[in-house]
Amino acid sequence: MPRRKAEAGLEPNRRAELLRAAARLFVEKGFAATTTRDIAEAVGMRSGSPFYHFRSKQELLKEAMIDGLEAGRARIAVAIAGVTDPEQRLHLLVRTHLGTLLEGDCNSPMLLNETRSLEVNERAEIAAAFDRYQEPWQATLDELAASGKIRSAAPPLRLFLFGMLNWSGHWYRPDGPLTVDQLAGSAVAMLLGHSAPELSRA
Amino acid sequence: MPRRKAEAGLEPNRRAELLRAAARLFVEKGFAATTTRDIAEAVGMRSGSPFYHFRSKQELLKEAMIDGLEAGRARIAVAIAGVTDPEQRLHLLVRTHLGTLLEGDCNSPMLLNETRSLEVNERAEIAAAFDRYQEPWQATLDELAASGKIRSAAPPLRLFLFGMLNWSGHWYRPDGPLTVDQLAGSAVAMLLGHSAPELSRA
DNA sequence: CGATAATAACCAAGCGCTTGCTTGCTTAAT
DNA sequence: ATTAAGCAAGCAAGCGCTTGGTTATTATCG
Repeated sequence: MPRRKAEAGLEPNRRAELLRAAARLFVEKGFAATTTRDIAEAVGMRSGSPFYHFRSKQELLKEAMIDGLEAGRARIAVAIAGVTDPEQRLHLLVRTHLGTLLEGDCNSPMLLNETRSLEVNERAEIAAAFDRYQEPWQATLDELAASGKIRSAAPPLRLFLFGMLNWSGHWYRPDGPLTVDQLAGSAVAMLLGHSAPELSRA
Repeated sequence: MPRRKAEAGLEPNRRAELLRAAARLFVEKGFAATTTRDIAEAVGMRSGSPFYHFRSKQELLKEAMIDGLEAGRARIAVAIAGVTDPEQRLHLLVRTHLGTLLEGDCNSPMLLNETRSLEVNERAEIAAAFDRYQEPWQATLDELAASGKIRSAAPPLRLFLFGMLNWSGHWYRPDGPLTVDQLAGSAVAMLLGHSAPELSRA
């Protein structure tokens, strides 16, 4: 172990740096259009050096996806901890999800687009991570349906919800007319069928 | 002109064949992951021959996108022609859109993901085509808002709608438990806030 | 009408470059 | 002395695209 805590911990974990850079580039340009040289350069390495940390470019993608999903799941778990009202919990889920998607420098859920670039057995791993991510969502939707706040929590609903949220990564601009809070508000309003509080004074 | 109508018009337009094959492959594997050799092979040509019809791989993408959007717009125009009730028109818009997306062999709106693979000036062209495509949608949403069927037709709504519809190309399987009609039904129901007619007996 | 010129639509071959990845070596911390 | 972490250099394969020729169809003209 050469530098577990060098002098002023400047690079305690280059592996994580690689993952963050890779995730950002994969989202920006797509997996196939991103070269391993791009990734290396983004963290100040030479072209072959990332392969000391990762066996292949695909492994870089897989790890970035799993890390991103797991980080998002953790953020969500913290956000909804102790919140019993399903309506409020839905709002927090949406708001936190849009936060990871649009505010962080590593918008992980967008990487789900690139699942097709993985081998079949690798897909199973990220499918499992995605299932864990979806768990609190479906639970909340079920509660909302049980209490009559929405008509049904049947299959297409959750997928529609993720669709509209994830697609926003394609068009949302932070310097545009909408804040992330407003976005979350209208998304929830669309689902629950009442007017969006954040948008009512626009 | 060598074969304007050979014997039994077997290949009246190889250019269109190339476009269809390219569109399908671009959607399946992504633009960057699709090689011009793949496209050539898909129509039974040698690797260099597509460049007789198209100047570059990017031009192939641009033309495929515009063609797809224009075809979708035409399908929609036919579907909603003469329909005055905005509620019914929305349903037809959604149903037709999902049709081009999930049923046709050339699911054109999915290509919008690949806009980033184009040069800036090329993007303007497809942005114009996409605007034409969106026109009847926004008009219908405005009508629905004016008659109080939905709370607001403000900016995020149309984008959310396209998001949830387009994302369905990622998960929908024709052999799954849902028909396209059911999908369209629940999408419309989600927007209008009443129960989905196609799903009420599931 | 038949010979010839012109052209559309390709093929065969390959060029220059980029790609993911490997290999052997160096450096520095343990 | 061992080992984690990285560099320098490069290999083989694949990439988009070009070039020069080939074939079959069509237009032109005496």
